[in-house]
Amino acid sequence: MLKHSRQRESIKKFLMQRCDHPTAETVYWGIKEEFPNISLGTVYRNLSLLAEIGEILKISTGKGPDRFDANIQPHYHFFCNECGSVLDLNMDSIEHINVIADHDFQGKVEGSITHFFGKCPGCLEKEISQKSC
Amino acid sequence: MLKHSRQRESIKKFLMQRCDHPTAETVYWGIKEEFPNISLGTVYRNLSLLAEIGEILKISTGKGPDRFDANIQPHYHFFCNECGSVLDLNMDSIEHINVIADHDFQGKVEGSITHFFGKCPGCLEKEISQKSC
DNA sequence: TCAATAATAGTAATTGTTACTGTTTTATAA
DNA sequence: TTATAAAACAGTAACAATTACTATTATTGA
Repeated sequence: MLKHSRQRESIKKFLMQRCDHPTAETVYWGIKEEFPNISLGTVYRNLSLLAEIGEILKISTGKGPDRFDANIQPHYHFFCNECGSVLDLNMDSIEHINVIADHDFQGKVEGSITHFFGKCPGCLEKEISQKSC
Repeated sequence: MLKHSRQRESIKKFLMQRCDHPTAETVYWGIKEEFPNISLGTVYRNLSLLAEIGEILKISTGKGPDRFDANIQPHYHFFCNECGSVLDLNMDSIEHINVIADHDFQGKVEGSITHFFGKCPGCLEKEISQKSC
């Protein structure tokens, strides 16, 4: 049975007011203002729990720590190769790729995760302004 | 300057004769027969190096250790939710999703990685035979 | 065959995360 | 309200995967 906790509430609230998909560590330091004694373990536990019950998303990056997102509306994520930032990428669903993948597959394809990468708007801008000099 | 090494050659050869996308640890134990004194660090270093120069693929799973694949032909990967196995999934390229993603994006989408998941052929088979009892 | 240097084995350190433990909060109910 | 059971906590230790360090060995090109 899930009991309310002020720490968990604060973690969720912190995450909701950010759009940069912070890591557990970042959440930890952000929460520390309100809960100076909060433990990193508590942050990890609650982020995992919130992800498990579907209130937030856990984004595995494959390189470096996991990131978290309070926006559970269907959307995609973009990873900048230059600066490492993680951005939301809103686009129409590409779930049809699951059907394509399932077509000749002996098992059952139930879902997929797609991560996009390249240059983020900021890094692209920087590149262009450098070239023009 | 890259020098030849018998250990690296053996690692590559081991990987080429497997289709289950082994982890560094698995490669380590496989190589140990030929090189009883090989170090796990050597395996990691060479797998990373081979991936860097494009001779093999490193597959980040998001959960558990990375896996490696000597098949560098374009193909996709399927992760079984039941048994955790990683299988090749051959299908037509879905690179068009990068164009879709790029369309309304301020930066530049240069690529994407898609992982499929669900039930592998073996686990699907097991499930069906259990239901019929 | 000899030097330069890349790669090695063995080990220590690092990173990101989870598990453990005794204490504190929270929810329920007397 | 108290009492109590369970959930969550802070603090810390342990863990898994990977990388870094160091003295020695292997490879290469002159």
